[in-house]
Amino acid sequence: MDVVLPIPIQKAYTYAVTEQEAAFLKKGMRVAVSFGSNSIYTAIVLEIHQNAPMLYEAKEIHQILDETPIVSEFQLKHWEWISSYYMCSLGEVFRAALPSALLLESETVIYKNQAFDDESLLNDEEFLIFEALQHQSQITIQQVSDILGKKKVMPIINQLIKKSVIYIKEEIYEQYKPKLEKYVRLHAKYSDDQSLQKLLSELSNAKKQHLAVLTFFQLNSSKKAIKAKDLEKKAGISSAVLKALVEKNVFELYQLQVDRISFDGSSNSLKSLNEFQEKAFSEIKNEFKEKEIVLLHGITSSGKTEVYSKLIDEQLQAGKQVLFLLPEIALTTQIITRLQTYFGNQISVFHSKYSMNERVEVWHNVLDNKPKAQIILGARSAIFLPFSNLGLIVVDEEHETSYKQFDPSPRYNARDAAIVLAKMHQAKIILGSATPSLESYFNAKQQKYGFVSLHKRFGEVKMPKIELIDLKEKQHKKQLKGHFSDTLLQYIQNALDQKEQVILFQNRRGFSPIVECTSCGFSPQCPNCDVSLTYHKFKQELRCHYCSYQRAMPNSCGACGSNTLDTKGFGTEQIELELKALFPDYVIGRMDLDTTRGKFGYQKIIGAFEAREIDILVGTQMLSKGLDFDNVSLVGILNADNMLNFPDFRAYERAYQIMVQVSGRSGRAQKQGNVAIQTYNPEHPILQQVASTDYEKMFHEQLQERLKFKYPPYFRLIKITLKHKDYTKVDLGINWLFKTLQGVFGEHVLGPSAPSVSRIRNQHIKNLVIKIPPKQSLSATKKQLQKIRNTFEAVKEFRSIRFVIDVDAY
DNA sequence: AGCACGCCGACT
DNA sequence: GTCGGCGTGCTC
Repeated sequence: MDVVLPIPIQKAYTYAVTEQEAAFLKKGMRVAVSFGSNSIYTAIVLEIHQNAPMLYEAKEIHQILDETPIVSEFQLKHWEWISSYYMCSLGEVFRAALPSALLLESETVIYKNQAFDDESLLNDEEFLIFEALQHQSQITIQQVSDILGKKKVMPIINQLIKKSVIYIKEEIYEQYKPKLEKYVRLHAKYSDDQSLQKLLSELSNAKKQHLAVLTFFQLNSSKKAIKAKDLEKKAGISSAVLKALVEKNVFELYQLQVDRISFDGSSNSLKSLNEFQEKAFSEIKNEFKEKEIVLLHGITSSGKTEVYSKLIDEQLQAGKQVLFLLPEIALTTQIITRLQTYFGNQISVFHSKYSMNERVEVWHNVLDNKPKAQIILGARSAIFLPFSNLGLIVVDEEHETSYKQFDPSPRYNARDAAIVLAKMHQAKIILGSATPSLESYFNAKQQKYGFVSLHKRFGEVKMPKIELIDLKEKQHKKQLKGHFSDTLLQYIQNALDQKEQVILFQNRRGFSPIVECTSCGFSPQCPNCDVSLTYHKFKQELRCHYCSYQRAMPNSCGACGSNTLDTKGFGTEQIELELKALFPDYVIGRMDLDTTRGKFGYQKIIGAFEAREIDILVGTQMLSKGLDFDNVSLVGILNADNMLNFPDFRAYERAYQIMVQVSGRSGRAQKQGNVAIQTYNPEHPILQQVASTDYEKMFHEQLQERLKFKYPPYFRLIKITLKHKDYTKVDLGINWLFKTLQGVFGEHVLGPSAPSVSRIRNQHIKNLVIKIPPKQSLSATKKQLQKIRNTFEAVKEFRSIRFVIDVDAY
């Protein structure tokens, strides 16, 4: 039998099974297998066959973990596509796809051999372990390491096994635990009225117990099972009272498995669509007749969700499953509630903030096609759920970069992987955004995708008025207070006077990104990364945003000793502080990575803002994602320029998207909102396009640039990154790689270049980019690249260099 | 990836 | 002298 293991090895491994096992096993089931000297992994069955390997003897499997497959054929095919498209092993996809609780882990546990008693055979260290086992029946390798105070313990353990002092076993932990809840029922002997009467009179002296029984009957009238907790609460008794009754055999306790995920609220019928939505809806349906993919360009608050809902409803009627993808951050907010009011408990939510156990439950519910898992609302990893019957995928905010996974491989784009998934299920897929990615819009223009636009805001809401404020001029005329122009301050004051709320956007956290000595120009750097440390005033410390290194803010310059340290640049923290001085009578909130840490940090701030406990909210990008507030009349962008100065070919596109998205937070209900953008370059084409919300113009101009400089959507990109702690090694490696790639791809290899932060966590980084022209075969290119990679890794000086391939890098 | 094995420098 | 560093090879 062949299996895939959750490790970055390309190969499948063959294990031996008995005939009965072979008859029972099916593709997609989990098995536990031992791999290497002493570890046990969860593997997925790929193929059952009779071709015993010639070169080695296949090990037997350890255990079969499932009764029926938990991974479908659809999924295995999808995994294979991801593995080959994003150039990673199937094992890496497997690891990313399965909730970690379904991947069991093993631990080596040491037991004492009872027959052994001749202590004189042991040396000091061996005796220490022997002694430890006198007190505990079992210990782990880690504990041995602690007892002996050193790391290398396997030789000693092996020695002990040889002397028959101990034996070891691999303990496997199935991590998923069903949630059980205690329920109460009356003992069978009280099933008739007579014995009941007797019981009640017997209990008349025990007031609380008497009350408990009476309350039980009250609850029992609804014929539903009664939770022990509910009974205690309703009767106002302690668990001791209940326990006494159980001991008297009046009550019995039993346990039932309950779902962690449940929604109990009433569901409402769908809102009827307005004429524009109705039109969009019928256009989408029309496009779906010929095309699998439709791009919905709908401006903020045009009511895309209602259109989606109607499409979803149709699929539900047809008995199909629906996957609704959202960028991670939007998930904590209003959209879940909104969809839940329509579809109630047919929705399951799936994302990384969910606990391991909750994720396993969603997995099983989808696998079993349960009624409560007809619609899955999830972040990018939701594409890995075991759908069997998908009818529609919605990718909301399709332009969001967070759909692209970067750090652990597989470096997949969930939007693109969803398109492939939809194709496999012959499902339809709709991509929605107010600011589509150039790629998707381009595909729509090329007729590859269907296209529908929704350009009327819901109700009578007008588009916000967007104004550019020239900071150069303001500076000149001395009309700046800190980072605020007089115009922006005036707007803020006006909004506050009207009891309206304000959002201020500053795309940088901390207080100030650079601390510099005005005498010698020295600025403190991170010891592990190639960046200046950011000053965080609140904690009086310097912090690195790449490796989280932190230290106290020094009083004097580390180079020349003078105490002329000054701060340059500004972040959210500094804005918050300035605001507090400018508007002392109002409540200022701040939302960035630093304030939203912790499980509910984000929701707390959003909640407070929604409840109007905060008047002015300062924040980073986070603010632009999927939030609706109904009392915000002003959005201020403090410095538009730092978004435009990014050395990235997508910088302008992204700046446009962020600014338009943030602007969309302004002006809900009846009133037109205002947006004020402060900049030193009011003439900049992107800012002009933001001011007039002219997506088409932005699209065409950017497209020209992309064509000219050979970038997506015309050319595909594969980015290669090398990392190593030794700079010369990376440098040598990248130069070799560059020359070799150039030999094959010629001018279409870019680099080598160091990223703007060229060292992170003591690892030096170098990049290369391969541009793939439209007519060049993608798969052939990847094959060639893979070959070169293999050659590279065969060179022993390069062996230790981390080699990262990022297909369609963002 | 993890882990064992084997070869080198820095310490009780 | 040993301990732990890291490079290398392998896992059915």
